[in-house]
Amino acid sequence: MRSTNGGDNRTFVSNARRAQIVEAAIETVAEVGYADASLSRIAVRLGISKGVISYHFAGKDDLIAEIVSQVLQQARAYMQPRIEAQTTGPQMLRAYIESNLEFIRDNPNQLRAIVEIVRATFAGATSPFTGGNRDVASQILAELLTRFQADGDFRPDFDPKAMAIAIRAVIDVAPSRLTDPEFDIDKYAHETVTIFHRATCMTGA
Amino acid sequence: MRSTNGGDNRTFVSNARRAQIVEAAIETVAEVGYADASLSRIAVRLGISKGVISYHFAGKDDLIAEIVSQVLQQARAYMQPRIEAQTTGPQMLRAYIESNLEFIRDNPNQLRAIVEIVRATFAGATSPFTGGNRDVASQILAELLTRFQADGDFRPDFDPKAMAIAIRAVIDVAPSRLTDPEFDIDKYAHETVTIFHRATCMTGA
Amino acid sequence: MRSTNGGDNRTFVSNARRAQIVEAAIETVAEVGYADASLSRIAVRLGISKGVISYHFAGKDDLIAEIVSQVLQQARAYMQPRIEAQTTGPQMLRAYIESNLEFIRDNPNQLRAIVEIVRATFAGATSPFTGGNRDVASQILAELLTRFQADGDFRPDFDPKAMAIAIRAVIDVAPSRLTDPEFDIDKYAHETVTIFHRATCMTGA
Amino acid sequence: MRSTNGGDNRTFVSNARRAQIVEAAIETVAEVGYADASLSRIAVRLGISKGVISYHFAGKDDLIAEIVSQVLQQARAYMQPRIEAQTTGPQMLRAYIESNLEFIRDNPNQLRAIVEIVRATFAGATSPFTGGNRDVASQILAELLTRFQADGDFRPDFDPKAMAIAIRAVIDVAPSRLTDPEFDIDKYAHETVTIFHRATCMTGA
DNA sequence: TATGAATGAGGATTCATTCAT
DNA sequence: TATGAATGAATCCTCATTCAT
Repeated sequence: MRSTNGGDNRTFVSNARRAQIVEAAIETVAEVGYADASLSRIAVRLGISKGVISYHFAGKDDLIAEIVSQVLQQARAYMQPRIEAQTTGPQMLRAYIESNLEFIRDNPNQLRAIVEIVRATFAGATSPFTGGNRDVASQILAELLTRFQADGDFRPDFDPKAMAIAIRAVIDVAPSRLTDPEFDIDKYAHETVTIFHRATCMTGA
Repeated sequence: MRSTNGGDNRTFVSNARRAQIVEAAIETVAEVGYADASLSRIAVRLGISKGVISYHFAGKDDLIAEIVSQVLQQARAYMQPRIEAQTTGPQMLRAYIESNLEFIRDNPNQLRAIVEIVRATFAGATSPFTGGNRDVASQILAELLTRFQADGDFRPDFDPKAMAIAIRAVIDVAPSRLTDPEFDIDKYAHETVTIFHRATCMTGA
Repeated sequence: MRSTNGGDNRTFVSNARRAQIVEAAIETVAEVGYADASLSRIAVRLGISKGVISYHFAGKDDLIAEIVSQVLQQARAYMQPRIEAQTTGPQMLRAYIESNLEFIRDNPNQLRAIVEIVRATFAGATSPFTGGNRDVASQILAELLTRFQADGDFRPDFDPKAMAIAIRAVIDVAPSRLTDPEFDIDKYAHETVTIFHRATCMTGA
Repeated sequence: MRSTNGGDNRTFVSNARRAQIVEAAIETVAEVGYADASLSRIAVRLGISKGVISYHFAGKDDLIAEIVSQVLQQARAYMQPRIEAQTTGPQMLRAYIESNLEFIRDNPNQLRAIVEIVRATFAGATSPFTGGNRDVASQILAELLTRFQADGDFRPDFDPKAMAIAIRAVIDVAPSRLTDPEFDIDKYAHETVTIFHRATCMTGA
């Protein structure tokens, strides 16, 4: 109907506001946690009225869903090509870990927010936003591991599912560590690559 | 007035009630998540009045702190002797991982509750309850690794702090995985031991 | 600025828009009730912006008042000639009841909307829109009954005011009954005519 | 578990408060209408905090449902014996109309509130509280008319369903008329009895 | 004329906490 | 010790209205 703004019928101004709100929401969640990230708090951070958020988003759930979808999309856009450019299992695994942690390093708030949301949301039983996203992430990784293991790129004696969970755990903890000034994420990335290289590949480092 | 000391001027009955409440709180947090674990819900689970909790605990924070302290103490009581019984670095590390995951396996609610609380609480930056407890846990582990590394039990080329964070991440993710019926925590423990054995020890498995 | 006069300094287009909005408002009120008939909902039904309504009407009250006035005017236009064409009391009464219920039958939404508005509006004590309109209706009817009673067309032993209230009650309930598929308004009209014929006229049916 | 307070486990004080709140709610609804009868308004009328209502009732719906159930029960208690004491159709009908209007006369607020709630609630499509109560009322009356018509107590040439709707309409309009100081409900009752006697019985008055 | 944007008040509800009994 | 009662703040949400463009 409208312009080339992504196929939806929103105004330029509206999209800008939405982006602004999403950004403030991400920062707020990253800063004070999901539970305390009220619409009121987000509005105050922006210096706008609470109602503005309600005007641009159908509700809090809608806003949160937008955060999740947006960050996941950015993450995918960054990591996917880097991972798929690799041909061997070990290369793929290194690219996977490194691109994940690089993206976390460069987008700390986004990631902290996502982790907050996923965890807070998983808490009960079901996850309205992510559709069980963390599972999805480790499942995809498990499938990659399985494939290269079948190819003989990886040692045959590890369980891909368990390994995938472990790898994701090591990655997913990084966002919350970033607040610690002593935490060196690049060193951590290097260490993580080494750990899982040794854990999955035939010969030691 | 109730004093907030630990110096136990409490009666037997009072302590029993406190324990009962802590137990119900743990189950509630484990079940519905920290955000939805209201005092009301906890009281309903026990079939008592909401006021009872307020009577026995200075506030919600006090109750939560009690959960944390109690579970951590139980965990320590279970794991510490098993870890300290070992003499070599590799044995220690194996005992560390195994005792952690065994305790998690045998006390899923406690652990899920703790993880929930730590998450919801760490969210901001400071942790009122744990005193930065997760840090404490990985710091202690880092110190152990450092010591045995100096003894020559471990390879010299890994960073103990980063390794400790990774190990704790892999352990700490287990409680939330336990709800997945396909998740085999014993196999996961075995896999974890292998991963970090290869990562830290001179010769491969 | 829009003047609140009825003295029509409005353009053709403006009047068309107003009519369109009034129509949509009637349908909305009839469908979801007065309480849920928000300007937003009305605007959505028309596929226009909420602001348009605010532009054409001084406020929600103004729009509602317009509905009332418009429907009442249509109703008068339909019924008045039919009623005034009669010369005797019994004929008049029959025409009154029948033309009322015919108009309701042929304009169910309009009438349902009016009834909704009058109800929601009368609620307190004063009626901003109708100027006590239901009273007006039954007062007019009471005067008609009084006149023909004085002429000897009706039995002398009923109270015109009470009778008028009863007749209007039986008529006014029809709109809300129309949603019931089993409700046969023509049969109901016939029955109503009979009831009040017997109640007011000298000889039985 | 508790005492003989009706079989539920509420305190004496609690029941008193609930009654107080229900009473205030009835008055509020009767006075300002259903739409404007907010919990806040009800609380203000009682000089209590809004939260008190939430404490004693599960929600607004619960409070409203309590009003409906309570008033309907009182109404039944008053009218049922008076109606069932009659043996012939005409007597029954007179008792029905008179007891209805007497109860309305003696409990104007209750009835105005009920009428408000039923109408506001019927508005959309479904009635959460009454289970389609107005229909129920006229259905019951229609059944009574049908039975006595079959017995030959009433003339055979009227439709019981339509007649029932008309009778209920004439009764149900009374509560809202009561605010008019010129409205004489006793005279209205007498007139109504006469109208429907003539409409249903063999011989005129 | 029309629109989207923004506002602020008010609604119901949940919650931790306090207090008298 | 324990309970029920009450409070007031905070949450999300809806709405009529206003305003610049």
